[in-house]
Amino acid sequence: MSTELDKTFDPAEIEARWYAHWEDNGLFRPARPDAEPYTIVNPPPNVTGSLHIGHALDNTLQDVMIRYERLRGKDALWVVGTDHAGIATQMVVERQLEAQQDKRTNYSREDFVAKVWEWKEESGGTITRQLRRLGCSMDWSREQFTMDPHFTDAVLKVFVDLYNKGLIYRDKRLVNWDPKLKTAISDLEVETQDVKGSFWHFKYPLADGVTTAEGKDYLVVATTRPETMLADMAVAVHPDDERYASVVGKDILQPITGRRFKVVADEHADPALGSGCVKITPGHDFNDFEVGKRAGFAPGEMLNMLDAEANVCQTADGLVPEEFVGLHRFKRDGVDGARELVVARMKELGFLIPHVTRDKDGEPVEHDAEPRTIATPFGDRGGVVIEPWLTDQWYVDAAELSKKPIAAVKSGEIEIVPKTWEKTFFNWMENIQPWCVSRQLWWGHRIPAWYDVDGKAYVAMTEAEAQAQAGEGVALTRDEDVLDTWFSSALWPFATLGWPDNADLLAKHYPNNLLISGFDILFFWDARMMMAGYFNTGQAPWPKLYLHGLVRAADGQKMSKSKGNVVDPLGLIDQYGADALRFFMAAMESQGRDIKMDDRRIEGYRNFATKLWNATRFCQANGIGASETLAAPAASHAVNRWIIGEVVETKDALDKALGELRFDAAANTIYHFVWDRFCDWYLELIKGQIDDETKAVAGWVLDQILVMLHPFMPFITEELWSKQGERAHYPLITAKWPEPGASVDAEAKAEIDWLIALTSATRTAKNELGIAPGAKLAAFVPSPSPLGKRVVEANGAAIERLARLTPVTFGEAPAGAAMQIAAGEDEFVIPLEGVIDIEAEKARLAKALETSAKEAKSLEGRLSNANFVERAKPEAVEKARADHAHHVAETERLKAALARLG
RNA sequence: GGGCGCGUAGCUCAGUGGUAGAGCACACCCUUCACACGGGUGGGGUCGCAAGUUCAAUCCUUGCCGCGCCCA
Repeated sequence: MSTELDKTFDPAEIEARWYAHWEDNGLFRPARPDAEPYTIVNPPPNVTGSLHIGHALDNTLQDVMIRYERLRGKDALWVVGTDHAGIATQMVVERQLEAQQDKRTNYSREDFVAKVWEWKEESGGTITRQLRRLGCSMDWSREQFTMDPHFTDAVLKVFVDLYNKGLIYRDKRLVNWDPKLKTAISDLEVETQDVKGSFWHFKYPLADGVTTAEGKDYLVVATTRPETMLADMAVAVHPDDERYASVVGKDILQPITGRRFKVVADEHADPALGSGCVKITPGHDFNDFEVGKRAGFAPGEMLNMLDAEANVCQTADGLVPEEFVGLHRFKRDGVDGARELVVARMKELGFLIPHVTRDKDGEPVEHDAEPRTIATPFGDRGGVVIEPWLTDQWYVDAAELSKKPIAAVKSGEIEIVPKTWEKTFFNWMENIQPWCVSRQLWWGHRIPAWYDVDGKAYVAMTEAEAQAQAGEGVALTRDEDVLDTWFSSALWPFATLGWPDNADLLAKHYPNNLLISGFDILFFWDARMMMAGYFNTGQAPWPKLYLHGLVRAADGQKMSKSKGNVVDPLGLIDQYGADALRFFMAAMESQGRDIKMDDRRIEGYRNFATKLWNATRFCQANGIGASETLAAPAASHAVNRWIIGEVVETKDALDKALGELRFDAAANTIYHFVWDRFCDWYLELIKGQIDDETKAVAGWVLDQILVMLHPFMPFITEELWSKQGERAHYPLITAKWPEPGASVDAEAKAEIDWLIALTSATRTAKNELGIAPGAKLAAFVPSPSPLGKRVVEANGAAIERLARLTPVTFGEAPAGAAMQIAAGEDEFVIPLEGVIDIEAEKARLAKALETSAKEAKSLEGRLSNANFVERAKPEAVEKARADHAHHVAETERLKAALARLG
């Protein structure tokens, strides 16, 4: 029973209706207890997030795979949920408070966290609603959140387990400190940017009348961060640098602080750079920290001159002059900071060495500093310059945890697609640094560590357990810090499945089958999932990792809010429909390349959807409805046998492409089948002769199209599927992937290919000779091949309608002007006495002759090359011979045709 | 400095050791009874440059030029 389709289709209406139907009926995860599982976990978007174009790509690819595997009968589970996104979420709520002249510290920690939860309940679901607009078929019934109770338990357990195995530890060392957000962040959250800065040179006077080999009573040091001299603890020179050998071990007297410190020998100092002397500030520079340690300073002894907001504070030795205390590290909001004051004081004291340039007259001009481009670290969230700061933080022994993932990728146990990312992966993993996981925030998983009054840590799942470790009566205070968000999201592949408790679900869906993510989170998330997976479960989280690129603006620029070139996927869905946007994403996703936005292309895929819609309308108008069998119907007509074979080939190509995660190849395969085969030829060929067999075959083919296209265009296909017949209990989303039970019929294929060749050749010739395309012409076939004879006899009506040749007579054409065309090996002579310009036809044939003769000659040249015939692959030689024969014959035919025209 | 990738038709992109394809754009034709978000036909590329390997290179190797990304 078919329901008549409207003349045009309205994506918005269809999308809303079908999504609700699928979700309300539990169709995203139908009960299939005995089916083979197929599992993907969705990269959890930030709970603060909204859908951007990158999500549209990422989720389209995942949905294609999930829908495909669901259609193939698997128990397809797409785990979905959101990430609590520590810093981002806390910032959102803090900004809300700010807007009301309020602030976080006006509240207790508990009350503030309660406010964040409140915000999450009210506003945290934006992105999950938007994912539905894209048609994503996730299992919403099991929606997860990284701060769900069971997830939190998992996080704490992992922390405790790591601690007990010595893989997580507390350490005092330099961290990347964000003075705006007042928290430590990991290496990955630091973005290095080149900024314009200055390079100052200073004299550091030697104490006690010591002089260098050159007789100077000072050393020259240079820095881009002069403010740090308030905490300088040494000057380093290279041990082999003879210029300074005599001053190693002697003292420097720092002019501003009056601090005395040693000249030390350390290989960090490069004799070739500047003076060869480097000032050392162990508490505020990563390199200097290492030099400081080698010089014998324990981290606890290293001087700190900045507070959490990067304002100057007094150092432990009390030598920072009062006028500096409280200043910001450098100029901010137009107000000079410690940097500017240090430079001014050094200059006044005569210890600044000016940078000298020449003006246009060659006269020397003095500047305080040399301009320089400086690679500067910025926090990716706060956007301010990161300060290396000496604090106690928790570190994960990433080097140890990375061993199994590295081995897994090397052995192929985990496959990274495209493979080219493996090098990047190894490069990072093999040089991995301890991972700082503590964050000075309130929102997140609080670190399960308790301290006694001596600062000894007790790590346990609960305070009671910690108390038991510490002993009764020992006063404990809990660590104030929370864990890096990525520490918890690393557990996503198994904690979302109930680990460590839900053994059944885990056994079925862990390891997952595939992970799809952008390459930008390869280290942040993918690699850490591998580490967490192996540590906690002993298994890889998934055997295959697919990395896709970025979606860029139409001009190739990276999209960003500040550039104002972000494209809203929801706007594109409104404009073209979700199906068109999805198809675009899939069709453009070739492995290893970014995708540039191209609205015209999305429009093209919208047109494709319309084409299919109208093809279905045609079918319905001709009594072609839903198929009744999964297998191809029996067929006797060549055109039907042919199209069944085309379905078989399309299905095979699609399986191959999706098996290899070639989304572009998959999308193009189904696109071309629908448009170029089914619409352009099959429907045209059957027009006017739609008998019962053809109705059955056409209905079946259309159904196969709807199934095969469904992973890419779920909405329109589901709509058409339902409109093709009464299938209330058999929606497309849970239909069956094609099982044609048929193979390519070589005879039918040859016949239809011949028919298509004849039609195309006729159209081309008519077009070139300026004959009205609709004109019906009589044709003669002087010496028909068995194939040609058979096709003409069986397809007279189609030849009349498409090639517009009628009648077709086997035998010599009457003498006179005629155009001549070829279909396969058959020659058609079409008398056109008085209709065409003989010269035009001669010119057309001459051009074709020239082309063919040129080809023949080129092939002849190759074949006469003994080296080619002897050394080339036999297939190549064979093909060259066949092509040569064809072109020779064609040449002969065209010569004869020309001769006939005189 | 180290690593990776890209440079193919006007644009956006596939692709293969045997002299190249798609979508859009372009030109011409078509009010053909599913579709003008359509149909038909066609033009257009020394596959960044140079050398090498090979019977044969756009595809392999090396160098160079240009563009981008990541890491230090």
